Amino acid sequence: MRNLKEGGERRITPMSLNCRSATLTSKKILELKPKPPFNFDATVHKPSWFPSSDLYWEKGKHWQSLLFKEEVFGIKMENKGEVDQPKIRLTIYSRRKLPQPLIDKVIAELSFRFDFESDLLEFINRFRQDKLLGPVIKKWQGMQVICSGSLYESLVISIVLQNATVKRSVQMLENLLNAYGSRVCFDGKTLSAYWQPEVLHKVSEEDLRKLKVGYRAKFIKKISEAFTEREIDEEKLRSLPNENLKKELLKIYGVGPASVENLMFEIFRRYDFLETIPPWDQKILSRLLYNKELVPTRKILRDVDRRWGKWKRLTLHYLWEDLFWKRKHQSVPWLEKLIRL
DNA sequence: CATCAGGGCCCTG
DNA sequence: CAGGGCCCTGAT
Repeated sequence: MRNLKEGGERRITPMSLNCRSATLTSKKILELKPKPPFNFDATVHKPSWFPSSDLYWEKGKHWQSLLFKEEVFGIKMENKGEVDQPKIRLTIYSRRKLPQPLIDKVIAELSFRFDFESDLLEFINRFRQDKLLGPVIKKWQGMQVICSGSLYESLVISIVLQNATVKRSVQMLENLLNAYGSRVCFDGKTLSAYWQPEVLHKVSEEDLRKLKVGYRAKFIKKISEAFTEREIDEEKLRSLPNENLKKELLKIYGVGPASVENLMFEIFRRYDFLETIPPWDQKILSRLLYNKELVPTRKILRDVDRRWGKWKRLTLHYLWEDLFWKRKHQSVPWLEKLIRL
């Protein structure tokens, strides 16, 4: 469960000093048809995430930068369909005219990251009548799990989330993007884009620490090194069964049980995997599931498994995002107290 | 001012 | 396998 967003659709403006910046003038427009049901807004926008300058959302529209195959793209998606008849108008912005094979690869990658092909019918049918989950499913059915970034980028996010409050995580990530990322301009937006892992591999730990990432500098450097040396193969990891995947992820320096939990769910979509509930999540789930202040994690884990089985982790996502969508429109006092900015 | 905990993880004993 | 140390920040 990656967290928190600090109010509204406010977006962080990338600092325009000291940075490489590119205007993406070439565009390719395509139409995509995700597997129904597909809820566009609930999929592309996660109110529980903290804001970052590489993404921008407004109702029916999603923009992001995309660093893929050593090239920076601008992605725009517009909702042109309905939950039962989904249709997305995708525009790929780039510096140059793109060859068709590359376009196909970009689409395939987006299709993975936005889960366009995932089938949720079993989940929906099975829990339509569930007292707690049923109403949430009716409201949000077709909400898919996304990782808008690559595994490397998701790892960096996991690292800045560790042992920090929202505000600090935001600060660390923005500092990194400003210092080592780039800016892309397309469709009237300027967004940050990530850096190649090699870039940080070469940077000294001391320089990284200047960005106020603290002891995490070492983690970020080692992870960047691992990707530079191609020690981590995202494609290969995707095909591993849960236990092996978990073992591989834990080998990554700086990744422990809490980060594994996020990665298993958001990046690898293992909806049946749930082993750890970190303290902050515990507080929120205690309220959501029991309307109590604090329920032991062991009990939560057992109950969730009994009730929702192999769909337990996806269930939590539905309940969680539903809560944060509510928070957009009305204040949820007990939640506000838990969100420390 | 000083102290401390925090949405972990590594490393040591 | 428990617990100390680590970075920064804001709360007390």
